[in-house]
Amino acid sequence: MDLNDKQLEILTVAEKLFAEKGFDGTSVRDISKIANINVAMVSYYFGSKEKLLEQLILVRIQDLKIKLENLFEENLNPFEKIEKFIEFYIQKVDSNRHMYKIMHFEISSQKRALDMDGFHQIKKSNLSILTKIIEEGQHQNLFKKNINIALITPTILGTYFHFYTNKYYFDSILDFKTENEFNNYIKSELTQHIQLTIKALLTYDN
Amino acid sequence: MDLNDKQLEILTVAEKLFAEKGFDGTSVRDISKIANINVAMVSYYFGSKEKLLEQLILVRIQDLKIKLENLFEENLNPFEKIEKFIEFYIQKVDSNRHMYKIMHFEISSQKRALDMDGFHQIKKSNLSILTKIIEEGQHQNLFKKNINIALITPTILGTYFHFYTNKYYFDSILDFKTENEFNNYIKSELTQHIQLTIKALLTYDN
DNA sequence: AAAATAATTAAACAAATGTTTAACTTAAAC
DNA sequence: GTTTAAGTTAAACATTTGTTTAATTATTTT
Repeated sequence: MDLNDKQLEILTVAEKLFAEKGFDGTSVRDISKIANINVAMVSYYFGSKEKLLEQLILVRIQDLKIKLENLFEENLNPFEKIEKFIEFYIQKVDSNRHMYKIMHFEISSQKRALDMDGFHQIKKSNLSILTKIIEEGQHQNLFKKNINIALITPTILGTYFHFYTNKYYFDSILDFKTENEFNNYIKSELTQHIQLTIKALLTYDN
Repeated sequence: MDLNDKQLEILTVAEKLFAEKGFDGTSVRDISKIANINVAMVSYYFGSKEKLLEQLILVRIQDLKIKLENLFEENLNPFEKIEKFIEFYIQKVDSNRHMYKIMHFEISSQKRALDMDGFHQIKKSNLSILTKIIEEGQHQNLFKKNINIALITPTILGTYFHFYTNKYYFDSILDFKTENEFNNYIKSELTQHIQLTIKALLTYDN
């Protein structure tokens, strides 16, 4: 899997279009036009449109393998670890918006049978890191005992995705005027909101 | 807008397929085959495939207009109101899974220019009800003061959607064996998790 | 019962789709 | 400098797509 510049360019263009219009909503000609290549090049380099998608997933999966492990080693208290975990997680997902958008559509779609093992593995790996942090906090009596750890990630990522997916709605109610305002809001307020939410949940006694 | 049984049947079949394979991933012939009608009937009744989608959204929007207003009137304390709000909200969204799936794809897609005003209006209406409940809780000094209310909904719906979207992942890590186990988990554990999360967030002092 | 409207059909249509071909150009290897 | 391989192209290919047509059947209205 060593791709040349032109192949990477095609992947990048395809990624953007797939995220914006969906895989089925994007034609090979759409891709070739924007990437400034001949239609045949997609077949030539990747075999088919579907194999292009598979290759794209394979390549991007590498980027997603966040090194969160070392976070656990650092000399931070459980609250700080949770904060950093969320900050890094959101940042990583946010900088891979397009890929996550595609994956989440494809993962819930019954059209194509794609290999999502890599994606699931990453999720499981991140879940086990989160589990360690939370258990540490529980041993120190900082977090409450009965926590459904499996549902923490849906709240972290779900909140982010729902915000990102409904961009136009939030543009309107939060009065964003530029792309940058929206992006900055994710980096600051939204990330803080999620950190606060999870910290609250981990300590809340009902 | 008074549709006969056959038209409603077409809409239902289309809704399921659009949710499963996406609008562009579903052909008019796919729909007609499953609905047991001639291909021409879609054009005959709806004009075009795209108008079929518009009609579908228009019709389903009606269902989504939840009457949550009366909830505010009921003689419940703010905590109970929040709990009920979330329970009803999730229940409503869950029973309209297909439509929400379609809407959330289309709303973030740059393919079709659909009128999402109805959808946005519903969200705004629900947001104002939630705002009232929270403000009531704040006046009674039950909830903390600085709450970013606009981000509560992303956490409620986002958590739900992320769980639903990643069904197969959660089937595997939570060991669901039947469709029913998954659905029951949403109704009980997931709903509770969301209720707990929001209550925690509303009371957490950082 | 006749006339008029609505529903349904198979076939045809043009346009768009993913993919392949065969010719040509550029770059690399010898 | 010739040969070989890789890259690039326009055109053609077979399917699939959404939609329309024109004929037929079913239903409703008069």
